[in-house]
Amino acid sequence: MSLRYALLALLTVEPMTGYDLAKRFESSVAFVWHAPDSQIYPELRKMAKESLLAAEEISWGPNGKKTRYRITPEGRAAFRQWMNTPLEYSRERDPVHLKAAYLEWAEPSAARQHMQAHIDYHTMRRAQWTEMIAGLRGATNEMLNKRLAATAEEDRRRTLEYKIFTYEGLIARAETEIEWGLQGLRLIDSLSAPSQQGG
Amino acid sequence: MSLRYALLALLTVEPMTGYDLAKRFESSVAFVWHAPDSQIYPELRKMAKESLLAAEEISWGPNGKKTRYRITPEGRAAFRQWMNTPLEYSRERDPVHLKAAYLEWAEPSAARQHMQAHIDYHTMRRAQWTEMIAGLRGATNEMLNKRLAATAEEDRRRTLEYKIFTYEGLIARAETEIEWGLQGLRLIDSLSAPSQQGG
DNA sequence: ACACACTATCTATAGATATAGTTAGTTGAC
DNA sequence: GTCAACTAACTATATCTATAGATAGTGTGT
Repeated sequence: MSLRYALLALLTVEPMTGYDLAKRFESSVAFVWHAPDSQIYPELRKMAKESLLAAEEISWGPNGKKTRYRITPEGRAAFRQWMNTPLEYSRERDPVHLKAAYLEWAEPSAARQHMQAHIDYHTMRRAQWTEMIAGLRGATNEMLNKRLAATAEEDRRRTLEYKIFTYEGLIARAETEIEWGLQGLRLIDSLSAPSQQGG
Repeated sequence: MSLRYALLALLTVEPMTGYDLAKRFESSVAFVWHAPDSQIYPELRKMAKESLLAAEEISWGPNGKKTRYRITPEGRAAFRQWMNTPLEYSRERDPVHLKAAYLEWAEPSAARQHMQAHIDYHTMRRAQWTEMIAGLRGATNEMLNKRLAATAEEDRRRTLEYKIFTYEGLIARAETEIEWGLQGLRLIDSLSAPSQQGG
């Protein structure tokens, strides 16, 4: 259900085509949301029908054309309303911890690989986000600059600070996961060492 | 795709009906997985057809009957194989951080409510898991005791330690989220305080 | 002229998930 | 005896998501 709002969020900065949005979902926003184009195009059409977006056909080369979507005042209102609505914390679906809870079923080598993969994944994420923050602080982030340019001056600081805050939260989470992974590796080693009943 | 393995994990302890499993998914395993009965029953039938489970009709009262599913050797093998297969880290879908990144769109009071709800949610989780660990250490956890009784003696320590490790990871994560939420509250306060440009 | 990478969009299908409601038997309280 | 709460299972529907592939135009290089 949040795909719609992720799209609105991006479109508050500037009008974009489905293709542009799909690309964003592979990069910048990918930190919190991902969606394939096959989900994006239909959703955009639906949102246009509900007049949250205005579609404009623009030509591209001699024969080509594309559809650019622009957020409407209704779209802005819908986004703002979503932003003012409390989130539902419902589903819990965590394959990593599901596996971790039954790690005694895995070969020690496979168990180590799980933990190492977890560490690697979150190390990679942490690096991405650290870079993102650097981009925000150094004002080299293109998307953010466009956003700030379209933001009333008195709101710019908040806009920037909340984004940094978000990335910092993600970095903190990644670090917690890395630490847990390292703990896991130590635990696996200690449990698979040949007989250490003594204590 | 992991629903199947969550079910297998539970059924390695003892045979259960769909109803039993659905109840577990509302409580004990709910920490990592949730699924409604409308998803569980069809999946059980499917797994029985693939002979990962054996279904046995048992009567209940004078006219009633129910189906109890028992994991088969093939089921155990499938579960073990899953446990030895690396996890895919793919989708990223995080409505909380999506909202956080655009918090300047929310009323300060709504922004505070988001953060407070985040803190409350993870505080509740942390309490649950702390209790779980106490149950594991004190051997008062019924499910675990059954599991340990069905586990070869040399594997018992691993079985216990991995579960504690899993809950500790979830506690650590909850604490990171709580800390982030508190930071968020402070940030909102500082940003919505009437004009503090100086510094 | 052709190959190639890229932009742009759409369709189909399968599977996962959420929400809701239906049917029917059991058990225990009043 | 009948009501309520619980146990047991199923069905329907809608939406969400993933994967794959189809179609077609653009722009660049050779």
